[in-house]
Amino acid sequence: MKIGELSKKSGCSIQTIRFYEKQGLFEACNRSEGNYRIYDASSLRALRFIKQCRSLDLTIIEIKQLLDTKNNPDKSCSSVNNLIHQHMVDVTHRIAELEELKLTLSEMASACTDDRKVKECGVLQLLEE
Amino acid sequence: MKIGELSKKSGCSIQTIRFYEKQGLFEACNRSEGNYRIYDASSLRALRFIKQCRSLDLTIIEIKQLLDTKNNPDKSCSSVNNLIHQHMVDVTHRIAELEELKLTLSEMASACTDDRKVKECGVLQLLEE
DNA sequence: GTAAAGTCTATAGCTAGTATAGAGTCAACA
DNA sequence: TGTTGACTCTATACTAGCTATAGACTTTAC
Repeated sequence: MKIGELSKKSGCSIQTIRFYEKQGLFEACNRSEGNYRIYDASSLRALRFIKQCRSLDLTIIEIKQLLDTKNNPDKSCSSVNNLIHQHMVDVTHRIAELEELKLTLSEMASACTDDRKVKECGVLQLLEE
Repeated sequence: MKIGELSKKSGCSIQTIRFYEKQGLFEACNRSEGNYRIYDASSLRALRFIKQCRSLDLTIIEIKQLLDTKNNPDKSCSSVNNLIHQHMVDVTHRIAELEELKLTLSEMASACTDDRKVKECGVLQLLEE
């Protein structure tokens, strides 16, 4: 199949597929006579793996590490588990940050619930502090 | 004062201050004979306002809008309140997304708690799906 | 034969800075 | 007066993960 079909089947845009290839995430494939990229079922599986990882917000470098690990089936998978664990820690931390931000924003919001003039705006006054 | 002093007093790096100026957030100031930027107390106030907004994760464009609004003291401040409100909605939404991600990650993590071989790794198997 | 759809490469843009190179300025000290 | 060091200047490149574009080429359908 050509890149357009792979794009539809995988849900990645054509540019994204080419981008992954350039990043070394996604193997450069065979080309047709007219220099079109030609993919098969295994390309689709590989791309879906990448997409799955991206949906977990893993970085491209992390995904590369995973792919690298996958190529050594007899090695220990502890690096994979560690990566996921560390990622969970990061996400938890980020959530805490955003919760705090949300609190600040709600305090801001309640400083000026009604419609005032700019010079009397409670929000702007808080921002000046 | 020169940019180094402003940087220390504001907590913004020198490059960031120049960056804000280039973005039109922070007024280009007077220059000394030797072409050094010269600031005063009002520059510091303005920069602190920007920093406060950035700590709320407002974008540079949003801050520009706020500054623009501030220059019209007699207009209604509803746009300010709306901006903060919308921002809170966005943050709430993002928290929900991250909570879901966290759940997925924790399911992943529990798929392979022990130290296995790569080909038996529960995490990698889930990622293949 | 030709028009439309698809693909190719290369490049620029997005956010909010950070980091660098290479040059100029300024104050203090010998 | 010379020079050293700290400071500043502009311009440029880089970060992450794409997205969008230009201009050329290939393929398909009628």
